Amino acid sequence: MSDRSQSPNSECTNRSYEPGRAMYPQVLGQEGLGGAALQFSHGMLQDPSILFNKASYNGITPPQAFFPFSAVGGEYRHSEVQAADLGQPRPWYPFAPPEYTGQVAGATNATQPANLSPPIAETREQIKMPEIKTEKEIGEYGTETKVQPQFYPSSASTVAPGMYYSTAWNPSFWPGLTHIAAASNSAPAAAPASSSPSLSPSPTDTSYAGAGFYGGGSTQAMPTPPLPSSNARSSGSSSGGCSDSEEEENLSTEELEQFAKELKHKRITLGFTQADVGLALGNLYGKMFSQTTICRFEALQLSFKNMCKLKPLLQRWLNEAEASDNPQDMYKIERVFVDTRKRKRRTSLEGTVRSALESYFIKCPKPNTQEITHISDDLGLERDVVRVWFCNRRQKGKRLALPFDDECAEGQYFEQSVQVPHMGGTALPGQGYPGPTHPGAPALYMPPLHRSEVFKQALHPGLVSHLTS
DNA sequence: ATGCATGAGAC
DNA sequence: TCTCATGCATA
Repeated sequence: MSDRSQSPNSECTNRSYEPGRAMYPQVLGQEGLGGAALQFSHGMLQDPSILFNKASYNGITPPQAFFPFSAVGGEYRHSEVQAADLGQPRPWYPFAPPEYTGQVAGATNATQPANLSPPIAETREQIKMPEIKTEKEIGEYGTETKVQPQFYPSSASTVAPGMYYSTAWNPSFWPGLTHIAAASNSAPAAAPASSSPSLSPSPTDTSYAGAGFYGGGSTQAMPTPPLPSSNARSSGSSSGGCSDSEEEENLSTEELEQFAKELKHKRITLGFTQADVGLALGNLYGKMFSQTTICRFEALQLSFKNMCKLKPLLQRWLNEAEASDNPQDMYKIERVFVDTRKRKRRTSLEGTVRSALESYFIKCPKPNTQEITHISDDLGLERDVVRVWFCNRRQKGKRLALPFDDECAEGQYFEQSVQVPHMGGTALPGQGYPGPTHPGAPALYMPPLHRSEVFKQALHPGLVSHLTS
């Protein structure tokens, strides 16, 4: 292990990762932290206490040095098998996922288009079959060719079937949203099915029709008239964030923040779940979103740009929901496509492995191919799993490494050290956070009020209790 | 609510 | 190959 434990170090270090700055302070997210990462960080940080409150980590037992990766690898495999076995029992939903059936009060359960069942079931079956450990599945996964939804019109390419938006949600779409929406309530024009907020439940046809709807140049069919107050014009702040969206939606962070709260509050008041909202959006405006996205929106965990992009839609939905006599109707639409794409079964990384990854991440947030290979070897993980893990970790890092308010202690820290290491100037491109610009300005929108909390979360579950009352 | 995964687009 | 937006699956 000793020899192994060094490899990670050298690799990235050699690549000029300055320990002090070459790391993501916010790194130790809730996920990892077996403590190993911490331990590790000690070695890397000039003064770990700067990063986290030592006190906060009191409860964490520092493991010994680095990880016995090889061993970990062994464990990993083992646990994976177990995990797979355990996960196995989980029944596949012949139809729609639970969240779409269970969470919706009475509406959703309505039916699953019979005609869809076959394909879906089939797929599910296929996916389920390999109830073996992940690794094996991965193998299969890799081998098998992706299953294209059989029921998608071959023209699927141009058609954005339900969840399967082949066409990217064009950001530039926003500016034009209003005009596109012109169709308004007749909205899903393409889809006879979803006509307006008060759609008819007729699940079956609706659903399928809906499918067609989504499929069709849905985007074009976007209904809806501009919102009244909708575009809360940004009061001030910088904004400008919505790059492509234009000044049209010159939202300020405050506005977004407020809207997110409002949305959540009203949504709950109206009796909608996040999933409902996501479905309703698809139903009303042709662009469906998952519970995850709605959740992240409310939690302000999306990039500013993304927030700006979604806000108008949500705003409109909210307006309509409030105005509707029967708001419930708005989500009386099922998710037609359960997405038949074959998806690699989610890998469940063991705590130790995560910690190890965290450690590696601290040292080198952006490992190159070689390094990834090395890490994967060490941890006994598939290369791609490692790669993806880093991608996600970086993404998450951005989410957390946001500019904090001046008075925020953590913020100070960030300002000092969040500079993304060797990423240099390219570090955090893009999305631009409208607010005060910091080096490494986070890509994700994170209003003052929430940032600290998120930050806490990011530290470690255990820390929260310390930081939060 | 969030970890891991996918896919499009950018570099 | 990475980022980013997004979602499935799961804790």
